[in-house]
Amino acid sequence: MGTPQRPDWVAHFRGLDTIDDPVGLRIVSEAQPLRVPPHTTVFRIGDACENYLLVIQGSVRVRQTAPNGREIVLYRVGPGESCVLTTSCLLGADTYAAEGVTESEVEAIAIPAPAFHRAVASSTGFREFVFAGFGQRLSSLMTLVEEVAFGRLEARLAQRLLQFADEQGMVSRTHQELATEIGSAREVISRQLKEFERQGWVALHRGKVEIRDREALATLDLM
Amino acid sequence: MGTPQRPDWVAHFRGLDTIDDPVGLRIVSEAQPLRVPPHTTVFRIGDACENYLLVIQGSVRVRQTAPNGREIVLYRVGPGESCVLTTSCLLGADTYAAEGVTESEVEAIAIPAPAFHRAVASSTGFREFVFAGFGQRLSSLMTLVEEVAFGRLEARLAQRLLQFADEQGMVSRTHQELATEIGSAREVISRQLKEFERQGWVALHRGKVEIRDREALATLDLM
DNA sequence: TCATTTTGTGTGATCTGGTTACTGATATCG
DNA sequence: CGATATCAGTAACCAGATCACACAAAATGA
Repeated sequence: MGTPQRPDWVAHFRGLDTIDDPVGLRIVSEAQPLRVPPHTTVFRIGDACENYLLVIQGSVRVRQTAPNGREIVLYRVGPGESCVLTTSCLLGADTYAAEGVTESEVEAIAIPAPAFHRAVASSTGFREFVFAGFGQRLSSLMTLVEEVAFGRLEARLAQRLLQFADEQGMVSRTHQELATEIGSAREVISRQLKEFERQGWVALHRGKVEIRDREALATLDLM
Repeated sequence: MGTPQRPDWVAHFRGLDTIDDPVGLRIVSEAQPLRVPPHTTVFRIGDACENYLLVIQGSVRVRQTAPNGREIVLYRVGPGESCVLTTSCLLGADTYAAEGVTESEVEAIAIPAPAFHRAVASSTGFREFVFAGFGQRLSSLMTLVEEVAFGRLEARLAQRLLQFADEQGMVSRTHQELATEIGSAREVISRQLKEFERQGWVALHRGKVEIRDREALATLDLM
């Protein structure tokens, strides 16, 4: 057999691509790639989990749902990132506290729990990669708390519009989706978008928002 | 020298108290205890850090401050817990995203960065302890996002009152402090407390709230 | 193809919580 | 003792959430 080769997919993961110790290499070379169709719930509140997941292509939206049906997107797991919830789950913290849904088709790598534990134990590079992902989520969640607690709605909305716009300035989301994105209510988003339209900053279409003035939206201060 | 003894303080840390591998033992036995006076800022946004901190006695309040001065408590680090922000900081994620203030005198253990890294690398027990702390904060932050985004103020306030009450049902906090606790404004808390008083659930004093009806406060649903 | 259902949007009334702008009351300290 | 913080109360107003709709555009399917 000899020393395992470093598989192609590690190139997608900053930090993982420099692993050269034999144990780390063996584990990554054993990992299974998998594909998940869009709009699939990959984990639910209360689930346990058996794999460490690394996303290569596509993204997973992690969100929380209140009893009254309102939702908020906590974060996304995109290419080159790992799902921290899975990680935290694997590492003892009981179960998931949120749910994850694929937004597009997702191409990912699954490392089974035992291999994951061996890798964390023996490969410095792997361990650092895992920890770094953890730390980033942690601080992004802190920022989210701040935004939700103190941020102005108009600014948060403008932010998302810019974030989701394609090259032509088209945002293909419904008002409901935008509301979920920032943890607000549909009606509130509709009203705010109408206001943006009155200002001439956007044009409204069914299922789409067309950005007319990026500058104006960008200069709305968050707080 | 021989095998190092397990120092007394590890008894305070669930998970750490079972470490028996020589490397883990040596590291914990090298750790430095320290004392911090109350109301001391132990870290600020943007700080870097050189020690892994374990709290034995007392607590550290970790909070975020908005530009307009409003604040919210993200979580507390109490006896038997470690400061995840420090951890995340040590493990690559740039700098702190919040600030920490001691609430009382704090007795803690400081493990220097190099020793911390060795311990994480070689002691399974230590590593699991670190990860578990990480996971718990992560899920507590997710819960916080949900509370802030969707929770009713009266319920959140009632919750805190019960949490902070001593055996006699006395809560020694100012309205401002309670506001900071849940990320609201002082006037709003004053109003709500007055309402609780009208209901006969509390009695108001300067710097204190006296709980008169625990039951009533406890049954306010969060959502 | 035309009627029906589903999905997305618009809007007023009302409620909760946050902001501004004050007031007075109680401690604390020189 | 008076000066000065600190803490609490309150009214008017604003922002955002909720409720209860109406209505229009797509999707479905008989």
